Amino acid sequence: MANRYKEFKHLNLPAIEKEVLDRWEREEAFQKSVSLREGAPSFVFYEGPPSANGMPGIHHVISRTLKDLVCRYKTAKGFQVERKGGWDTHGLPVELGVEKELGITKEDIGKTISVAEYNQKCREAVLRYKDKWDDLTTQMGYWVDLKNPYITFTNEYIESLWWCLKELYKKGLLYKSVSIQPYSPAAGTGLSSHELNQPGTYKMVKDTSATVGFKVVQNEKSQFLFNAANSELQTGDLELYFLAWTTTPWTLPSNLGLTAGPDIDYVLVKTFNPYTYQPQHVILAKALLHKYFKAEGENADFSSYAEGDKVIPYNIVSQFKGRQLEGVEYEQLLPYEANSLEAIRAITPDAQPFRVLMGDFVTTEDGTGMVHTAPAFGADDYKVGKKYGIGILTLVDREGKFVDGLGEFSGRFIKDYKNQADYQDVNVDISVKLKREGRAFKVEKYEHSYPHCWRTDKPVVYYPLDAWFIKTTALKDRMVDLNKTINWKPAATGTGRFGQWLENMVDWNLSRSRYWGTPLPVWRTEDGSEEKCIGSIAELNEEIVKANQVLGGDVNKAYLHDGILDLHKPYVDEVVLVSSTGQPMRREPDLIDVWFDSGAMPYAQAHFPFENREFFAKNYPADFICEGVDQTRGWFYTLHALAAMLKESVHEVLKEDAYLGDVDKEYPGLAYKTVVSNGLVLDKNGNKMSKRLGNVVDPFKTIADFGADATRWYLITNASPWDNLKFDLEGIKEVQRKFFGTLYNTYQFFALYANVDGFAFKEAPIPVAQRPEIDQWILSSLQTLVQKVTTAFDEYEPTQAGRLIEDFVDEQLSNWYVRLCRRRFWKGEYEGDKIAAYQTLYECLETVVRLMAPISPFFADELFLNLNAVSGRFTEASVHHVLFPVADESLIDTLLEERMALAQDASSLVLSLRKKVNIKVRQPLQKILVPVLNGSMEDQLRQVENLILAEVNVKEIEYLTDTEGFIKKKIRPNFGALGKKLGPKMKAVSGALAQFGQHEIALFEKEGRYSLPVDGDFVELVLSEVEITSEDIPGWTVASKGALTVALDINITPELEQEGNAREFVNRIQKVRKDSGFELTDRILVKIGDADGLESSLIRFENYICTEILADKLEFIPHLTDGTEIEVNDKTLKVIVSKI
RNA sequence: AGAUCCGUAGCUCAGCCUGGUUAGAGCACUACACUGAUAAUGUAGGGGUCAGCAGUUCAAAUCUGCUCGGGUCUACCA
Repeated sequence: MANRYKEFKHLNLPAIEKEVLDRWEREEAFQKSVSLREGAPSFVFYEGPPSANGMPGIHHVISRTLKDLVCRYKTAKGFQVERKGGWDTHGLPVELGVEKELGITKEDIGKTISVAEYNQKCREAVLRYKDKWDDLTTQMGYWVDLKNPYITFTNEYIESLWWCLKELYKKGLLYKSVSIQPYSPAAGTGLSSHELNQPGTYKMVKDTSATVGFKVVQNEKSQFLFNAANSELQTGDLELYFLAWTTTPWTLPSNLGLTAGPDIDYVLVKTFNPYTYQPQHVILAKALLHKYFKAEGENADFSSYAEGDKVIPYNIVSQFKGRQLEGVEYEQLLPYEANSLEAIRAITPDAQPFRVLMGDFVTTEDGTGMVHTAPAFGADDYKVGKKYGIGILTLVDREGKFVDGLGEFSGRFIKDYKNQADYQDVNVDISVKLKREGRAFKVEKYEHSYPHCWRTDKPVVYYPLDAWFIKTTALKDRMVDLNKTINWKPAATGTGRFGQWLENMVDWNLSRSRYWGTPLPVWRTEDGSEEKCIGSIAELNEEIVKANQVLGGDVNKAYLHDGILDLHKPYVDEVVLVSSTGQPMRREPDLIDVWFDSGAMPYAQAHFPFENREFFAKNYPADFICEGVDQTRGWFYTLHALAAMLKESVHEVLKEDAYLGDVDKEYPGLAYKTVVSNGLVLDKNGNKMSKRLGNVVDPFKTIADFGADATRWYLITNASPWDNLKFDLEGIKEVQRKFFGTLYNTYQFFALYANVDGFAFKEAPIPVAQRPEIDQWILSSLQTLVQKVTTAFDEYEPTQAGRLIEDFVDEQLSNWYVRLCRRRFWKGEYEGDKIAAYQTLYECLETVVRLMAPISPFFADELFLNLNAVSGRFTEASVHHVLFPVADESLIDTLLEERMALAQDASSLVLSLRKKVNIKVRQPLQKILVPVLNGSMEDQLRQVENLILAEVNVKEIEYLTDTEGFIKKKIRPNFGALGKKLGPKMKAVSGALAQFGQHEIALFEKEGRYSLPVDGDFVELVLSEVEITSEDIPGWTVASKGALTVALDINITPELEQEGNAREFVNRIQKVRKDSGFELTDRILVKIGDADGLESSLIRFENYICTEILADKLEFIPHLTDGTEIEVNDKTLKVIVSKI
C-alpha cells in the first residue's frame, strides 16, 4: 500500500487516460466488471451494429458514450451487464464501395466479374475499418465485447434470420406482391430510396404536361351534374368533362381512375374548349379555377365568342364537395385493344375502372384537384386503385416502351432511353392527338424537379415490380399497444414520431434486387403453384438431397456431400429443390432488406433457436438500447416489429425447453423496454457535418487533444442527448478547465496536505455529528447529491446527473468547503478537527469520483485508485467494480443546507458592499447588520454566523428586529395564494399594496389581517397572503438578495486599522517565504527595518503574526539597509526572512 | 407534403411539465480584488421585443392556435 497520495505536476488528461487504458488492458478490467457480477440479476443491453466499411465520426462518440455510461452505471448498481458488440455487414453501401474501388458498375456483375468474386470482395471490404472502430471504441473508453461480436454475414446469423422468416411464413405474414417502386428503364433495374437520395438525382426538367378532359357518363350517379348544366340555356349536345393534369402523358393510356379530395370544393364550369372552340362543361377544383380561366372571362358574353379570342368566356354553373363525385363514371380517354375492359379484367377479374375515387393525398396546389390515376405508375395511385378495385394496367414494358396493342403508340419509347438521334417525344404526340379530339384543355411545357437514375442520368419511372412483403399491418394493434409500455427518451419520440409511424404503418417491403445480402429462403416452381420457405441449414440440406434423388442428374451435385457452405449468392441460387409433384423449384432471386438483419439481432446474435437458448432467455428483451434518432423508423422499428410478430414463436421454443416462467409476462413480444434516441451532432454553426463541407470533427484527434473524459463529459452535459448538439471544441476546453481542472485542484490540495500529515484514513471515522458544522453541511450536500444523481441516472437523464456533479464540485466543494476550510488543513496539530477535515474531504472526493465514473471513466478511476492506494478502503481494483454510492439519508439536514445557502448569500452580499466602498477583505471591519423578519431566520443565521464573519472578515453580526422601528419594509402580494382567491381583483389589490407606507405595513403585521378597499368593496387579507421583506435601513448602505438584506458598518477604528496592517504584513511575508522557496513547514526568522509607523501594529499583533508565518518572534532592527522591500498599506519597509 | 424536435444575453444552455415578485447560469468582454489550491479564485458591470402574431387568464418565456426560421425522419405527388 502506498503511503503517499500521488501528486500530479499538472493536469494532462490524455496522458492519464493512456495509463488507465494500459491498466484496464493488463488487468482485464472490463471482463472483470462482468464476471464479478456473476449470478447477479442481468441488465440487458443490445448494441446496434455499426457498419465498419466507413470511418467512425464524432457523432458515433455520443451514442456510444450514452450506451457506455448506462451500462457502467447499471454495473455499479449491482447488475451483470453483458455487452456483445456487433457488425452490420450487408447492404448497398458495401456494394457501392466495392464497385467504386474496382471501377465497375452493377452491369459488370456476371460479365467482367462473377457474383462469387464480387461477393468475396464485399466480404473483404466490409470490415475494412474494423481496426479503426476498435481503436475508437477502446480510446473513448467504451466497454463492449469486441472479441465475440455478432457478424451479420455469418452462416449462423443468416440461419437465425431464415428461422425468423420461416416463422413469419408459417403464420402467413410473408407474401409476394406487386409494389410500385422507382425503376430505371435505361438501367433495367429498380432503385432504392438510398440511390434516389444521392446528390444530383433530382433535376429540374421541362416536360410536356397536359390537362385533359375525361367525359362524364350520364347515369344516376352523375345526373346531378347534368341537371345543373341543363338549368342553363343549353344548345347542342351536353358534354361534361372532368379535368385532370399530368406531367407524364405516357401514363394516360394506363389511366383507370380519377381521384378527388372528399373535402375539396369543385365547380362545374361552362366554357369553350381552347383548341376546338366547341362549348364544353368542365369540372375542376374551385381553388384552381384561375389557373385555367382569366377572371375577365367570367360571365362574359358567350354569343360573341369567336375562335382564337384571347379571353374565353366562362361561368360557374354549380359547386359541390368532392365526396359527391365518388363513383361517378367517365369514358376511357384513349381506348385501344391493350387497355380494353376485357384486357383489364383478364388481369383483375372484377375490376371496375373509370370511376371517380376519393383520396387524402389530393391537394389544390397545382393541377386541377382531380388526379389522373394510373395504378401501375404511382404509389398513391396503386394504393387508392387497390382500395377501389379499379384494376391495373402496365402498358409500358421494362425497357420503357409502349407494349403492342396501343395503335400508333405501340413500341414507342416513353422517354429517350436509347439516345436515338431521331427520337420523337411520344408525350407530345399524345397531347396533339388529345387536342384534336377536343380532349385536351391545356398543353404546356412544365418545369419541375424529377428523379433521375444516378447511373444512366435518365429519368426514373415508378413501376410495378414483384416484391416480398411482411404483413406488419396484421400486427399493428399489438405493436401500438406494446409501444405504450416502452420507456422512450424523450417520451415525445415514442408517442410522436414512432407512434405516428406505427399508426400509418404499411407492409414491410423486404425485397432488394442486389447481390451482397441475406438471400430470401423461398423456392418456387416455375408456374408459382408451389413454394417452399426454408428455415434452417439442416432443412435445406435435406431438401437438396431429396431434389437430387427425385430430379437426378447433376442437380445440386456440388452440395450433396458437405452440405451448403455459404448461404450467400451465387451458391444458394444454384440449389434446386423439388415440389411435391416433382417439379424443380428455384429460389426467388431477391435478397432481403438489411434492416431485417439488424432487427433480428436479438435472435441471431445468439444463433437462436439453434443454440444458446438459455443465453437468449436471459438476454431478451433488452432493458435498454440507444441509437441516433434517425433509427426511429430503422432499427427501433424493425426490432419492435419482429419482436411483436415472433412473440408466439419465441414462446414455443422456450416451452420446448420446459421453460417454467410466465412467458407472457417476461416475453410480451417486446424487444426493448427503454430506448434512448439521441440527437445529431452538428458543427458549431449548427450545420450537419459532412465530408463535403469539410466540417467533420475527427474523434481521434479530439480524444488525443483533450482526452476522452473531457469529450464525453462535454457531449453529455452540454445538451440533453436528444437535442441536437452543436459541437464546439471551445466547449470541451471549458469542461476541461472548469470541471476537471477544479476537481484536479481539489484533489491536489488534498494530496498536498494529506501527504504532509500522513493522513491515510487509518483513524476510525469521526461521527459526523461530532464534526464541525461545515463538515456536516458538505456531507449533507453530498448525500443529497448522491440521491439526485441516482435519480437522474435511473431516469436516463445523464445530462442532469453530470450538471449536478459539476455544480457540486465547483460551487460547493471547491469554492466553499475547501476555500473556507483551507486553514484547517495547514494549521494546527494532526488531531480531532484536522482529521475530521481530512476525512470529510476524502469522503467527498471518493464519492464524487464514484458518481462521475459512468460519464468519465478514466479520470474517475485514476483518482479513485490514487485515493484508495493509500487508504485501502476498497478491495476492488477499479472504481468500475465497486458499487454505486447509496445516500445516507441520516446525514441529510435540509435546514443546514438552507442556512449554508443563507451564509453564502450573506457573504456574497457583504463582499459586494466592501467592493462598493472599496475596502479590501483583509481589512477587518466591526459589524454587519441583518434585519430579521422572523425567529427562524435569525436562528438559522446565528448558526452560520462564524462562517460568515470569517469569510468576510468582520467581527460581529447584529440582528435587527422591527422593534427598533427603523427597518424600511416592503409589501408584495403572494400571487400564488391570492390569485385563486381574488381572480380579476388581483390587479387592483396589487396596485393598492404597492401604495402601502410603513404605517400600513406595521398595522397589517400587528393585526395579522387587513381590510383593503377595492372598487368600493373590501377585501380581507391575512398575513400569509402577502410577503413582507426588509428593503432598507435608513442611513446604511445595504444590499439584498431575496428576503435577505445586509448592511455593513464601514467605520475603521484605529484598532481595526492596526489589525488590517498586521494581516497585510502577514500576507507580504508569506509571499516572501514562497518566493524564497521555503517548505510549508519551515520555521523562519524575521528581521524588520524601520517600519514607517507600522511598529505599533506589528507589536500589538506579534503573536498572531508569528503563528501565521511560522516565526518565533519579530526582530526590529533600526536602519536596516539590505533586505527585501515590502509594501504594507502604502507604507514601505525592509525585511529579512531567513530559515532557522 | 406529412410527422417531429428546436428557437431565451455575442456564444453554450437552465427555467416551460405544475402560469405568479425584477427571466437565470457558465463562457466571452470590462473593471476591481485575492494570492500557502496559483496554468487557480472572488466581486461587480454592461448585455434580453424569451423568434413573431393572435387567443385563454387578474397574470404568459411557461398553456392553446397560427406564422416564420433551422434540423431530422418519412414520403414523393397528378
